Amino acid sequence: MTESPVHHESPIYRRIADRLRDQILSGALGDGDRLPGENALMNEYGIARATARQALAVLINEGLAVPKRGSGVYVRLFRPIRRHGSRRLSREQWAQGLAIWDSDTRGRSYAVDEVRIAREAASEHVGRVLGTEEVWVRRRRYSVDGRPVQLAASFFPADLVEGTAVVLPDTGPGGVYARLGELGHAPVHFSEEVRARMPLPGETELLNLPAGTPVISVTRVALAEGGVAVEVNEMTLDAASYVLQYDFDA
Amino acid sequence: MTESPVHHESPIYRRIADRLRDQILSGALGDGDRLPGENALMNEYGIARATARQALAVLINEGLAVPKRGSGVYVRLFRPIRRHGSRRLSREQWAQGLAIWDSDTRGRSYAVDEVRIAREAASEHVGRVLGTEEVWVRRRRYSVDGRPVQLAASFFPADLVEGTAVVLPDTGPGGVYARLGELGHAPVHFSEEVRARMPLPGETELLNLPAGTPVISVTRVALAEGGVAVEVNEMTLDAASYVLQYDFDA
DNA sequence: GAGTGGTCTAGACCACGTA
DNA sequence: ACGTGGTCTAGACCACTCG
Repeated sequence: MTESPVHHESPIYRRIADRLRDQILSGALGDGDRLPGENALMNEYGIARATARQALAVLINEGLAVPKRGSGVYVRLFRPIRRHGSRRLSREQWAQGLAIWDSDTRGRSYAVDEVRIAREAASEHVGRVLGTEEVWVRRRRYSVDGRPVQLAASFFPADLVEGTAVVLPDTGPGGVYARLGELGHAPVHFSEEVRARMPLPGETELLNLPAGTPVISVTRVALAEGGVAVEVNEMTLDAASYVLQYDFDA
Repeated sequence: MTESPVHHESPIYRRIADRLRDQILSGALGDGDRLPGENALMNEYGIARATARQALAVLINEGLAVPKRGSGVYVRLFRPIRRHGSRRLSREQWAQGLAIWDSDTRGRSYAVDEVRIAREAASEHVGRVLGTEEVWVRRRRYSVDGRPVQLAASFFPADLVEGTAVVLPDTGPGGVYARLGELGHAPVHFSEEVRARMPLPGETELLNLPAGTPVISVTRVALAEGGVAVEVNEMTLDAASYVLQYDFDA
């Protein structure tokens, strides 16, 4: 009774997914092309609806396809923004009154909304880095070409920025870094931590993410002269919309 | 006696997923704890098996839980490696005979396997950057504490490294960068591009990735004096195992 | 052996987009 | 109006893990 060498073929849904994936990666199906739908797969392979759905779900969860209600399943488009990690934060940028965002988008239209500014108790992590218990927070969402691509929350020590333009909706030319400079706390060094993970439901909603799209989480700490942390910025990026670039010397 | 579903609210499977997610994020269910299984959810909520599966699939695809055949569904563990983008590639590192990997793992055991070295025709992208049509490639896989965490492929201009230790399995103290230095092409500048996406099936297999785990794709170009590209390194990291850190001045 | 997740069938009704 | 994907039921058999 031992035995039965159980040879394992791939399940049907996986073989169908493999075949469709090949067509996408080989370019036989291009950006935005329509995939065979549930009904088409049922007929073509003689399978149940749930099995056809399962095959499509594989590609959707891989981020290769996006379903459109009442219409079909389509090959996903990919058009990333290049975000320069160091050049964009050079002193010349904000010293000349440019928004950081300007160096990323190269003329593509962008917008900021969902701006919320508040004084809050610092989270454990932020409080430890900034060495304070009360912070001012600037939360906002960035969109490019009408599509939301990034959520950001900047934290400042409350005592440092209280009553300044840093806590106003419009921070003026050069943004908060220029204002911090005027306060004698110009950032001179930055440290960024980059992670990637699947989005939480709130992020999925605010960034309008289809299934199969990870987010890139960037946590930046801005340090003034003497190594004093003056800002923590927690950013959540649509991974399908970004390429991060970092340059450094050996 | 079935109740008609109310469609102004979230679907059942999503509400169940939300509840379980809350328990995970609030810490009520900790790392490695067992979630209620399919049968438990069927009984508890009076739903069909497929619906219970759907609820669990949400959490699995979010990377919050991992299914174990014949056993159950468990809260996922998270234990990242910190990878320093600039410090680790400083000249002192490889000039002192240290492997780059040493600066990442802080004493945790690591291993390299699946090493394959070959002379190949360059891909379109790599060929353009290196300005050559033939390349030597070093492919390998890194594991930490017995778990695979990274795939890497380093490309070098074939003419530059032909017959040198760069194309040998053991590249000697300080690794390929030290060897390139001896050839008069020491890297002086690095440029890294960071992306995140869902893994392809081959990557899922080699990195042993559970569903819901993105990969971080890092493409590094090493430039010698005069801006000549001497290496392109394409890395694929298990996103659940890494935190990338980049430091730079304003 | 009992329980678990993995795959699959054959139906059903719904909300939605497009024509 | 029709076809699409979204949700759900009620079964079934399998391979696997664990006590």
